[in-house]
Amino acid sequence: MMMRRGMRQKKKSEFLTEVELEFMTELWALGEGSVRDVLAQLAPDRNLAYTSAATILRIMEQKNFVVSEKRGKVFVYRPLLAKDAYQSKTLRDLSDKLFDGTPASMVARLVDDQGMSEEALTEIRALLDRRLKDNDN
Amino acid sequence: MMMRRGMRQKKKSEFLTEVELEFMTELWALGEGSVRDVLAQLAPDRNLAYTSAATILRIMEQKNFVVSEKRGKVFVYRPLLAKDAYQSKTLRDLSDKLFDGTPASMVARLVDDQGMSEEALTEIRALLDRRLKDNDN
DNA sequence: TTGGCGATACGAAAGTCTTAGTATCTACTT
DNA sequence: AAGTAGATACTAAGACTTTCGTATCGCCAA
Repeated sequence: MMMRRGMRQKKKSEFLTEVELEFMTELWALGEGSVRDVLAQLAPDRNLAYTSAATILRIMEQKNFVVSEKRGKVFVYRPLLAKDAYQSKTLRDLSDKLFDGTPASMVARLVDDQGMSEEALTEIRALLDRRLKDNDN
Repeated sequence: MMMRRGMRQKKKSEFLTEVELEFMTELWALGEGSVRDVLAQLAPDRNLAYTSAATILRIMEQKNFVVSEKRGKVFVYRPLLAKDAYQSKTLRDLSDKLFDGTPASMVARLVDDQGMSEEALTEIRALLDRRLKDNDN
């Protein structure tokens, strides 16, 4: 990449890669799990070697996305990154990069073509009302 | 990547990379533009070589994200991918991968997230109201 | 006609990601 | 104590991304 001038700092990769998100999703669902636990949770046609899964989790630990703890004879991995927090971060990023930094336009696009049920829409409006009321206090 | 069994098909990369999105954003804003046009549109501290920008646009054309047309002595690039469509596609993908396929939870997270202005919230509620009214008809 | 300039094409270097093979380690069984 | 099975560490190959340098092409002016 050359990086001759500027020398951007270490890139602190804040976002999960494709496979990392796949694994983290299982960990979020499980709460915690060993390599085998996570592997067993993946789609049956995923066909990923055990060593590949182990490598992925090890790398995720290096990146501080998870921690491991030796329990019995295996390592058990636990998310350090909360799903809520990651969802928020991702939405903020997407809003900035693709929706001109205005989250409202994101919601507009969502409610326009995502086929949301009337119940969902109503529920969300209730959320908004509650939120707006809180802000008044 | 090895790809020994299965030989997955060509991967038809449907999503823009980081830099491609950066460029596409400028093209969406401009409507169309030459390499120099796009380059001029980038942040002043971006410091990207002209040849780099040209390469990026050429690759984007290979991927069918843009088309070029020789106008005078330069190529003018035009988006093939509409911003609206890409926004929708991206939201659908994100919903599937990080929000359990329920777009409503996405909006919920957005609304819960601190740092949304009251104006934005109000605007979103207006959007929902309009949408709910339409559904009634 | 030729020199030079701007534009495009090509290719390479360095980084990251995904995947898996091989080596090592540990502990239990015999 | 040695062997084996399962788990983890290490290494590497191949793809893709980002960036830029060099080569080439076309054209206009001197």
